Amino acid sequence: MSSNFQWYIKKQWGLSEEDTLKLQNFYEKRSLEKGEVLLQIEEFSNEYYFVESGLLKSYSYSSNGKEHILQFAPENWLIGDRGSIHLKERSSFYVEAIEDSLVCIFNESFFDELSKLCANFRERNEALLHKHVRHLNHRINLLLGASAEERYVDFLKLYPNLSKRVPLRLIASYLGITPESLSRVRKKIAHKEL
Amino acid sequence: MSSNFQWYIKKQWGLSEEDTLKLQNFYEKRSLEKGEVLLQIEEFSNEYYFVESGLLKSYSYSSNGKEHILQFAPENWLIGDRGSIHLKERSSFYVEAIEDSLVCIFNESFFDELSKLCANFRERNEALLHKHVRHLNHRINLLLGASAEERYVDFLKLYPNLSKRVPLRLIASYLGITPESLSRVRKKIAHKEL
DNA sequence: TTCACTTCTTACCATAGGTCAATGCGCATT
DNA sequence: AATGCGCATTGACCTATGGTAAGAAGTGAA
Repeated sequence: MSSNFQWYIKKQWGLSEEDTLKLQNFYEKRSLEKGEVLLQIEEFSNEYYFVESGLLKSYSYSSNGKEHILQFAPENWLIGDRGSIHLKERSSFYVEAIEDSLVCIFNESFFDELSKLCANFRERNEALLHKHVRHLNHRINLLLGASAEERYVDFLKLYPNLSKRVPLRLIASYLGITPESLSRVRKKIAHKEL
Repeated sequence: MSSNFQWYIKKQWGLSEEDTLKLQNFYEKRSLEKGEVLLQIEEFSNEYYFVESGLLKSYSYSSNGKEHILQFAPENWLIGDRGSIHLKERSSFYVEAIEDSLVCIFNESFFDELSKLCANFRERNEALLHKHVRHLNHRINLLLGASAEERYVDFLKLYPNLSKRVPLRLIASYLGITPESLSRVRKKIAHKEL
């Protein structure tokens, strides 16, 4: 019974089948109902979440009370507030299940163990962080200059399966526009494609 | 003759006076004229720039040809494309001097040396990255929901000395609005403060 | 089936910010 | 002093997106 998580560990960290199994004691699985909150903002967290199945979101609120989605995490995505986990700071966002989900939960001890098994752990880990920074810069660039439509198209590329799966208002909150606007954008795109 | 850079090394990395001096062979100083480009986009770079004096910007262009400023780097700031330096990828932005500047240039060998001298180098380095990620998330949140005025106020907090020093159009490009809009925002704020 | 609930769409108007053009203000060069 | 240039301001107008409200369509429960 090979889980997505085991497949991910092998692929992402280049571990052998054997080493992968050694890590089994360092994480636990948990099933979530839609709407369940895994991480509260301002909370001290030390947990990463790997999504086996289902869908999570990370989000926070701006001063005017609107929810802003930072990230979606469908199957095989990893989510968690690295700052909170490693710097012992308060979390800067919420993590919540959008669908009934199954997640693998682990903390620093998992990484400690992983770093023993993975020769170039440090490089790979840093590479992941750098990649994330690049992605954030890309998103900033879009928010600085691209229209709602362009941002939506970019969203479709990043999350190819999510457009029908996620309620429209959540996508709108990821894009920084209102649900009504997104509805209009979709209509416009649909016309173009005919 | 203690430079800003030496002060930064001591403070940021907790080195002794002696160790700080050992690093002197691992970076070089360079003076720049306003408008000089230190890093081209799509270029393979392996250099970090510490700003001794003057002011740099990092920026890129969106599909419609508009310049978007990712970051300003005044005195005592560090700038460079970590992704390009450590992952051997092409740079995702430009770095250019806005004023005549003096920078300290160094590459991975500096970090190698530093990691020998600084006991908890890895933790400190990761902490910096995490802090940067937090900052980017914060900026994304603002771009998702805050008005031009709110974003400008946030800019003033982040870069307290820059509002008079930087041409207005560059600030506008950092905020993702037109120079005309920023001019109006400023006017509005000025009225409020009377 | 009916009711309640949520999500999406549509229509109408409001507003923030963009675009364009004219003007004006330094500031450098001659 | 005079010219020219880049930049900032201002005003008139335009457009994308927001706000509000109503209705349509899906979904689940009783």
